[in-house]
Amino acid sequence: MNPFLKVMKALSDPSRVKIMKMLQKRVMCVCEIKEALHIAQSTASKHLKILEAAGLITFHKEGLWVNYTLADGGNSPYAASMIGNLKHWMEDDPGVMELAKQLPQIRRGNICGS
Amino acid sequence: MNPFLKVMKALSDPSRVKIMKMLQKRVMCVCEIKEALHIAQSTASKHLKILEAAGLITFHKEGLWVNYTLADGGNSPYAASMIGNLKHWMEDDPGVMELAKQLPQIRRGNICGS
DNA sequence: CCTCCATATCGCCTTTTGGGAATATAGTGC
DNA sequence: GCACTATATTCCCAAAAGGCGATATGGAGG
Repeated sequence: MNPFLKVMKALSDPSRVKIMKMLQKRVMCVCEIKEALHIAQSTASKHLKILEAAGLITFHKEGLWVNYTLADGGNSPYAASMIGNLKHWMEDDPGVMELAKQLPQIRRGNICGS
Repeated sequence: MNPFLKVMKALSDPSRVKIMKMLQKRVMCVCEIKEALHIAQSTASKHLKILEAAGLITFHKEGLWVNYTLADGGNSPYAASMIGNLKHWMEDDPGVMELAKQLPQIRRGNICGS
């Protein structure tokens, strides 16, 4: 698919936008994201794959965990631009604000067996 | 729906992106768009409505014709930003390039009864 | 090698989306 | 009012997308 369309499609789902907004604040693993969004683990994994395919996020494996972070956008100018814009966009969205508030309580140690 | 999501969804369809790229070049009516994209008139009308609801385009009635143009983005910062970005994005897309080439031949006088 | 755990993938279901034909609407001219 | 025309809306279908449970994968530790 067209790189631009990939980025647009990736960002046209509320859960995925929320993931982007959370990753602006900090690195997260799959189980933390699933917990924050109240979605199944398979669903979270699927969303992350779509964002990654669009060049919006990257991951780094750390033992069993997979840490997801915002991408630097080096591979896609479209992704780079949107990553930058999203930094200041959607800050006043109720869902995003609520998530930002809960984010500190969500830690992998409390969710996965660790 | 969220204004940001509305813009992203509007731009995550190839036909709608092509419409945006054509409107960068000139004003177009529904029948010209339908002709350029080889889609049904109802389909063209539907796409235009989605772009308009996202704040990406506006229209101005001129008798029976409805002239669609790019919006100025004054009503949505998300739309404004994407309208600006799209000016230089997708210029190298094969489908978009092909359309740009055919655009001069597509005129309402040749399509509708006029 | 076996178990355990975090994540990825698969299969299935439901909802949404894009497409077209047919019909409704609205402006124009007689 | 009537005929004609450009566009909008409605209805229906096929494909795509999002969601979940179940299963597969792969690294860690015994």
